[in-house]
Amino acid sequence: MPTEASTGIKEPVRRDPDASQQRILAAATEVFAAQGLDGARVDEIAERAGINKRMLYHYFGNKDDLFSAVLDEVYETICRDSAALDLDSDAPPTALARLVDFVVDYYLDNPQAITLLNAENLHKARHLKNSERIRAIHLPFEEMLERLLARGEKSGAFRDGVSGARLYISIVGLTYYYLSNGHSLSVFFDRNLYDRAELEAWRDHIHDVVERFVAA
Amino acid sequence: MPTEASTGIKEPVRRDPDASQQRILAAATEVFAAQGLDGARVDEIAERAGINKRMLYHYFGNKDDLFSAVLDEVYETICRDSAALDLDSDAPPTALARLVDFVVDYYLDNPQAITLLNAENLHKARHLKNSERIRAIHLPFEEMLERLLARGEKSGAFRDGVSGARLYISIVGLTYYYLSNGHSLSVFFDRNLYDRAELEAWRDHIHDVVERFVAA
DNA sequence: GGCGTAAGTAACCAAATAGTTATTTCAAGC
DNA sequence: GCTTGAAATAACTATTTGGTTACTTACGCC
Repeated sequence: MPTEASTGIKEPVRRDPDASQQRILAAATEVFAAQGLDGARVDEIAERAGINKRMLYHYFGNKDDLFSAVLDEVYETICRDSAALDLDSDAPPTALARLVDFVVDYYLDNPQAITLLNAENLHKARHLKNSERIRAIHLPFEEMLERLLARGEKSGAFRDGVSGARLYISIVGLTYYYLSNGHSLSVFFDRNLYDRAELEAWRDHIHDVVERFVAA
Repeated sequence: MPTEASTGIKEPVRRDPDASQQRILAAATEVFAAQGLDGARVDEIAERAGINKRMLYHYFGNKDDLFSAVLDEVYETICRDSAALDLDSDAPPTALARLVDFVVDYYLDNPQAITLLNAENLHKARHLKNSERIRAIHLPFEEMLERLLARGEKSGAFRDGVSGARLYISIVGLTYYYLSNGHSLSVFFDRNLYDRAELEAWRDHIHDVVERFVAA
C-alpha cells in the first residue's frame, strides 16, 4: 500500500475524541506507572498515545489532573471488581480463599496499580482525598466481608473477633509488599521472587497465613 | 551577638569535610524520601544542607550517585540493626515477638526508609544490585532467624516447616504496607490509621498473625 | 451546501534544573 | 611564613519540560 508520504496525497485526519482520550489515559497509566508522577514526561505520554500534546491538555487540563484521572480509574476498577465478588454464596472458607485469590490475581494482572498507588501515597493520597465517589463504592465490599466473617463464625469455621478491615489489609499487604519490593527482596534472599514458581508458592503462603489466622 | 551582616566583618569559613558530607547525606535523605528520586531537587538538598551545590557534586558525583549513597545507608542500617538483634538467647516465642517489635519500631522510627525503598523498587532496585556488600551483611541475620525457628520447633513451641524468609517477608510486609499505603487506606476505611491507638492495635494484630502462623 | 464547533497540529516560550567554570579561601606540612 | 591541595563560593549554561499560541481541518446540523 502506498503511504501518504510516497503518494503525496493527504489522508484526511480521522477524528475520534473518545478513542483519543482512551489512548491518552492508557499511555499515561503506563508511563506514570513506570516512572512515577515526577519521572513521567508529558511528551512521552503524548507520543505513546499517538496524539498531539495539545490534545492531552485539551482533555485533561494538566499533568497533575491527568494523573488524577489515571488513579481514579485504578481505584474504581479495584472497588468495582472487589464488590463484584460474590462472597455470600460459597461456604465461608471457600469464599475467603476466593477473596485471597482475587487480590493476588488482581495485582499480578495489574502490576501498574502497585507503582501508581505508591506514587499516590508518596503524595499522601491527595488525589483520593478529592474523590468522594470512591468511598461510597468501597462500602458495600466492606459490608460483604463482614457478612462473610459473621457467617463463618456462626458455622463454627472461623473464630470470633476477627476484624474485616484488618483481615483485608493483611491480605493485600502480604500480596502488595511482596510484589512492590520484590526487586530488593530478590537481592537480599538471592533468588528471583518473580519466578512463576516463587509467585505460586507465595500465593499458597498467603492462603496458609489467612487460614491459620481465622481458624476457630 | 552581632552578625557578620551587621558588623560587616567577614567570619572565616570553618571547614569540615566530614560534617559537610554528613549534612548533605541527611538533607538528601529527607528530600528524596519526601519527593522521590525524580521529584527531589538538587538545589533544595544543597539549601537544606546549608552547603553550596558545588560541594554536593564534589563529594557525591551526581544526583543519582547521591541517591545511591542515601540508599546504601538505609540498607546498611537495616541490616546492621537486624543482625544486632540477639535472637539466640530468649525463649523462641519471646525472641520472635522481639523480632516483630523490632521491625515495627524500625519503620515507625524511620518513615523515610519506606518512601526511599519504594523509590528504589520503582527503579527495580538497581542501586542495591550494584552494592555487593549488602547481601553479605544480610546473611548472618537469615541464619539467626533459621536457628530461632529450629529452636522453636525443637522446644515444641513452633510447628515444623516454617520458612524463615517467608516469615520475615510477612512480618515486614504487614508492617510496611500498612505504613506505606496508610493514606489511601485511611480514606477507604474512613479513619486515621496513623493514630497512636490504631498503630498500636496494628502492632498487636501483627503479633497475633505471626503467633498463629508459627504455632504448633 | 455552508456554517459553527470541536478535533487536531506545529511551532513556540518561560521557568526550572542538573551540572560547570572560574575563582577565592582556609589550613596542614615543611 | 610560605606553599600547596582541598574546601568553599557565586555566577553561569545547556537542556529539558510543562504548558501555550495561533492556526488548520474534519464533521454534525440545519
